[in-house]
Amino acid sequence: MAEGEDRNARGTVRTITDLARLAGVSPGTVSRALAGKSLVNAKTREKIEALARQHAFQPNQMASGLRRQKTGVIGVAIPLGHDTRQQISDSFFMTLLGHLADELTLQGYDLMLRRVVPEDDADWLERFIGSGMIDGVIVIGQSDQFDRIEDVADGYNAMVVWGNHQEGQRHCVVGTDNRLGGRLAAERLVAAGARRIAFLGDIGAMEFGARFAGAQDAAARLGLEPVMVLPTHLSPERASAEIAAHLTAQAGRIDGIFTATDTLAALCLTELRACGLAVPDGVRLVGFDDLPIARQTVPPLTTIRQDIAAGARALVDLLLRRLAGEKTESLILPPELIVRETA
Amino acid sequence: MAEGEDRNARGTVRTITDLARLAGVSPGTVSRALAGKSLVNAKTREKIEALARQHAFQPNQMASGLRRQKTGVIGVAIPLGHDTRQQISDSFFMTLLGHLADELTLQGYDLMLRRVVPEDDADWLERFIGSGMIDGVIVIGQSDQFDRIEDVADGYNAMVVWGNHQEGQRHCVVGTDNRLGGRLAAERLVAAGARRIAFLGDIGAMEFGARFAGAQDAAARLGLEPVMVLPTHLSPERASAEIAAHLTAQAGRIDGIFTATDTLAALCLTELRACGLAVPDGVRLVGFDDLPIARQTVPPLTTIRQDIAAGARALVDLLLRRLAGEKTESLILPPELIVRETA
DNA sequence: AAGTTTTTTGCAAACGTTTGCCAACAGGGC
DNA sequence: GCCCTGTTGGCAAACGTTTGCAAAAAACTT
Repeated sequence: MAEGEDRNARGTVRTITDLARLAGVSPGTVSRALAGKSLVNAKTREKIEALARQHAFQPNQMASGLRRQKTGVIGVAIPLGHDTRQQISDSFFMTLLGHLADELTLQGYDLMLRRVVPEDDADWLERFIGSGMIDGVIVIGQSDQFDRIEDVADGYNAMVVWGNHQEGQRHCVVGTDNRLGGRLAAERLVAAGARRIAFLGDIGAMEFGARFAGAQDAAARLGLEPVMVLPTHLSPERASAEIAAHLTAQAGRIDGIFTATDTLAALCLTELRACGLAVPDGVRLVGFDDLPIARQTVPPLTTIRQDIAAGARALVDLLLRRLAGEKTESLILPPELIVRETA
Repeated sequence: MAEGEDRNARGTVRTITDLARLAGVSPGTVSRALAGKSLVNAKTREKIEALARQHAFQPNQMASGLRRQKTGVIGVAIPLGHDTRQQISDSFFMTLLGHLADELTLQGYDLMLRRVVPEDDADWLERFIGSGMIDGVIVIGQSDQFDRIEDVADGYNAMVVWGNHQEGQRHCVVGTDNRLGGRLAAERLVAAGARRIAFLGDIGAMEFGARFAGAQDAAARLGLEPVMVLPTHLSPERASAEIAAHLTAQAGRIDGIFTATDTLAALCLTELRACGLAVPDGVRLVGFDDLPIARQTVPPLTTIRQDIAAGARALVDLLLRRLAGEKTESLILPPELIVRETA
């Protein structure tokens, strides 16, 4: 009996107008009631809310978005740079994405994900922003798109970027102090006995460049010879071979390696073993990121930790601030040296 | 000079009506021209297209979506089951997500990501579907939500799920044949010399349960004693301790371990080493997934490969078919044994 | 009981597209 | 020049909300 009215509940009442008819009021009133505005009588509100619950009614977000000129959706763009394919399955970005999803949900926003290949699609960022589907955008990684991002930032406020900070840049960025991280890494290598240090990674990518620069700083300050760069791609398929080649080419000429990421460090560890080089006694090794894998290598990896969760929180926080009209400064997070057994 | 008209290009022409005014035609015509309909004169079309390009015009997707009653967005939901927190940073899901993003983009769809905690939010699926923001939904992992998904599937067609297939189920699923995978794993363990096998993982999760069942099948068929279950959570923090406890508790009573995922296998390997157990001579080990990490453990991990890319393609393909009105069957992909050095 | 204030509601116009329908127009054939 | 056929293009009504404005209803004042 009480269930009687439920008979045709699901689906039959889709629009706010349907609900209004049912409640015997006008659509406007329903809208106000559901939005929790104060200008509607307590009783009418209750009645409407009850009906809404009963019929599992949900206002259409598209219509609402159109009318209010805001969508409740934040875009997350992952530009895939040089290393096109592989970069996204990169654990670091993925973990960051996970935290972003959490944080955005917490704040009542939805997340729209877009992977972009800048070379195929020059104005990916404008397109994303101009789609009208998102209220703001978080860009994960500057890749090689620094200039484009700068350009867009001049005319568009609702954007925050994860990446490296550069003196005087115009876009709002959140990121680890990569240079400091690099310094810490190199210093640790030296403290563990290394004298001739190499950096493994592609210093063309901004973050990595900064990490390298930091290591270079440390080497200079400690009076060591300059850090050697061993260019290496991120994708596992290519990386292994490249690392192996580097190791044989430099055999005996290096006793400390700082890799751009933990993923590379893990691969490097495998190759070092293959070459018969002992870690840390023959060669010291320091990674970057402190991904879960760092704890699982043998021996466990000494690395520089980035606080990914804090980064995600900051990204979202700053973006929301910007949506509220505030002008926000960039935020640089401190890296932390995690000493395990490879250095 | 040629750039003269560009002066106030950016932003000033936002709506299709602006563009219409500029082109000296009606909004309807612009819409038709941009949509590539045949009912507009070639010259007018060109003029309109030129103007659109020049002003970097983009039609508002919200408005378009509202009018056409389709959004061009596919929702991807990741239910976080028992192991609430950790599951998403799980590499497997993340990798799948990456491939989904690629595939959807390729097909001209956008991706809306939502992580849901079913226990906090009973009707997460209805809510997602009813939001009006998505044309269809892909659910990654059934978690413990099998029944809810079944319910929804009865009334909603545009849904495809990654997960395990069960006799007679009503929702369309894509997934690996976990049971077969489990069988292959156990058979390999035996071939490598194991006689007393344990399964490491939480058999409450459907996929894992099926993997275990497959191993059990094999054990029975080969006349071994039943496979022992060592319940273990997925999150690294808890898992390590649990595994260590299991190993000491079962010391000497098992000589082969099949883990629910490669991630667990990697942790297990570490703990085995800590216990002084040799792999594969003392204990054989087989993982599941063939994640990148499987190649990087020492020794490299023998495992069961799931073809994640193929899975993603299938998910998208089936969903699009369903959007087109077709009724599609579930798809079960074959797992593949990858022999490395742990068994 | 009439006047004044305060709540509560309905009306209708947005938001920016798309699309069915009809009018205008051009091109042919007579 | 007239009628017919076939292309183009404009008009206006949707899509489902939200919200300013004003009317109606209720609650107080005298």
